[in-house]
Amino acid sequence: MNVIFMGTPEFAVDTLQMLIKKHNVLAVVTQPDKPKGRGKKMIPPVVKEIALENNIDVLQPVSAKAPEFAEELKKYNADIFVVAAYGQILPEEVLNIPKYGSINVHGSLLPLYRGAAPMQRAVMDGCKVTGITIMHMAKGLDCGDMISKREVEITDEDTYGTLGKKLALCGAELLEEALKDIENGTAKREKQDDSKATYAHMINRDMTHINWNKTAFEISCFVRGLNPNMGAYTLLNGEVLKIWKVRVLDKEYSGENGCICETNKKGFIVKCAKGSIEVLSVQAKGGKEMDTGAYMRGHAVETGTVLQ
RNA sequence: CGCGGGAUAGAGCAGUUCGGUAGCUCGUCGGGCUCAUAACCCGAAGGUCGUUGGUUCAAAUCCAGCUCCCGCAA
Repeated sequence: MNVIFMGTPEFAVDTLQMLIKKHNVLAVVTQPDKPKGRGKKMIPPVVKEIALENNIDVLQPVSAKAPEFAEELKKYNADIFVVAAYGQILPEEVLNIPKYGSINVHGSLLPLYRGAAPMQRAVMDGCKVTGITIMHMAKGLDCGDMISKREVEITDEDTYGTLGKKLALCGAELLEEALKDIENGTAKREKQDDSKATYAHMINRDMTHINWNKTAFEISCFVRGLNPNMGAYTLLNGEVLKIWKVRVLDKEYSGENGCICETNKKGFIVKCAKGSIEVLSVQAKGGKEMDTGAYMRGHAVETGTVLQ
């Protein structure tokens, strides 16, 4: 089919590559280059790089609501629009341009986790399973009719990073099948049960502060859901310390939650509401991520200190 | 020119204020002790102090440029 692809981050890459291989990608729509990181270097989205490598037109509208953008898209005469983590709300007028409409690859089992951060939230909430949903796009946040779904397991080792990779691959596969079905006219169309919808709101910095009054398992999920993006943090002697990797221990200690109860060569152990957490990998201000043992060689970590 | 932190042995850090013999905690290697050990004891190797230039009798330290890394903010 002749498709226009819309997507921006890493999650969209596998889907785009599948489309390039199996279909005719007329154009790629992605977010504008943005000044990212320090300085003010303009960093293009990953998806743009791939499009350029394959000599595909790239469109980067500042606002997808601009009438000119819709006009531009019409010129391509695409059969379908495929959207995967594009990052902008598309107006209905745009969604309805192609004859098959627009479909979305979403990183959750809808109607659960509608919204911006479904994969992070699924890990942070300790879900055992999540998945991919391919859906028709309609007005409203991720509430269109569903074409297909596939479950993906979340293990206790999964991070946002590892889960995101699994889901991206799964999304590409599922989309491939969905496109076939659409072409053959055999695609299903199932309404979402809006009463069961939950929302995965965007994550900002303030929400990444670890609450040691939660259980060890909950904290582990929290840390994994924020790895490798952003990272969870705590305060050690008033300084920000990012925590990248932890292990849940059943061992119970007495004292305040957040208290460093034990130190050894590999790391230190923190008391939680239920069980305790061994901190395995940290990042101090100004530094890189390192294993906790290395960190402790150069910094004093005293037993009895309370993390906040 | 968004704000700030940083680069010193294989790792993590101190030393820079006020220039004067390169340090700490680990790791590695050798030896010892031990039923045994990631424990303990003794010893050794390992650094042109990110890079270029300047000031000086003398620079990790003071001055200027450059490169790379990181946090915040977007």
